[in-house]
Amino acid sequence: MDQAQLLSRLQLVFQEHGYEGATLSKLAAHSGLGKASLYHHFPGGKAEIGATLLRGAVERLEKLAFAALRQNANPRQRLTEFVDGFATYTEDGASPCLIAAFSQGSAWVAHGDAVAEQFQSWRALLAATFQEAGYKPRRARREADALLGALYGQLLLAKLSDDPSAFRRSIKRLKKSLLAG
Amino acid sequence: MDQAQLLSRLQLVFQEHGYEGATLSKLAAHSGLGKASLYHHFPGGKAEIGATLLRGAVERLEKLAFAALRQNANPRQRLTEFVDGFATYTEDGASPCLIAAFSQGSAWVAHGDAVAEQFQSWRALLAATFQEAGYKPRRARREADALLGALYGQLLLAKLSDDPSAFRRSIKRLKKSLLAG
DNA sequence: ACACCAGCCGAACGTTCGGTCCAGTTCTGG
DNA sequence: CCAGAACTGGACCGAACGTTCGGCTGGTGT
Repeated sequence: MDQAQLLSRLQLVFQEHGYEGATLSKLAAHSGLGKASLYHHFPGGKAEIGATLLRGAVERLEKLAFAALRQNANPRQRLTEFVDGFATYTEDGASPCLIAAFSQGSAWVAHGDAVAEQFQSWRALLAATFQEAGYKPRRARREADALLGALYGQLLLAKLSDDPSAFRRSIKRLKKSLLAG
Repeated sequence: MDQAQLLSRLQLVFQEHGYEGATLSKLAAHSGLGKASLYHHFPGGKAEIGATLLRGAVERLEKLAFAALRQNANPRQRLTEFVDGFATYTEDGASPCLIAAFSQGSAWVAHGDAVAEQFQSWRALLAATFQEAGYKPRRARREADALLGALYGQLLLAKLSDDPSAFRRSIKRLKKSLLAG
């Protein structure tokens, strides 16, 4: 099995059970490897697996969603591409965000600072794009917060109300209101 | 120590560490009781503690926020009171929602169905209020999803970006846009 | 042909888990 | 004041935790 497939199987366990709930036994069983074999790939153990997956999730979210904001298409188009990228990242709301899943307990203690810094940087990038779309700085920042919050809120709500279609609907609505301005 | 204070101390542990991360040792240490004493108050052990806290959180959210929607003031005012109630429930964004914290692992397996049902009911109530405020049924449902999602999204985002003031700002903005319609 | 090594595993390690037991101490109604 | 209920701390349990170790494979370089 190649590294990418292994990581993706491990990620499923962390997404479903959270960091503390993702035990080595579950990780081993779900990846098809023995516990000791996991230590061959990740000598640092569970902590290293978690850190690797978190890094991967941040990179994927950056590449799939936020990278669209750095293009030089017109701002409104970049924003809708960003929303689409976020939907892709979450597999249309079916796959919870690993970064959010790590916002509790020891995972947050270990990575919270770095994650917060990353989100501040993303927040600034999103606000800058809104500014290019014609909003004044204050208003642009508010719109950026509102959009990012809406995405994460709908993702969580789709899970809490067990209604995956709600996420897709919200994505459609968000894109429409972005284009309308 | 009275039951209410005990529950509130126990809740802090679950909010910070999630269900799987809230070990009996931590619960005992943080409540000042021995494990045996916890079993006196909750013969069902950790599962009963979690279930009790979850029930309490749902009741609190119902009473503090959604109850406002059942009053007979004018709809827009009820909606802003609902938003204020949600802010109170989360202590201005400082206290994560226990219901959301239980959305992973075994806690979700045990309570997910009931929680999803509760959220569907809340969602309907919120949509009905938007309808009273003059929106057509489809639009009212969309506004309801958008509002609830925005609240949960901003709550999560405040944590992910380590910026509690962001939640307060978003609450202000949400209320203003609700009154404007 | 042989040495080597990445990959994998079974079996165990010490620790901590959720949970139990029991000998007390504190509270409370009669 | 006392009996009994309510409650507590601390030792303790089997199971599961994360981790380690020695050894077994099959392929690669020489």
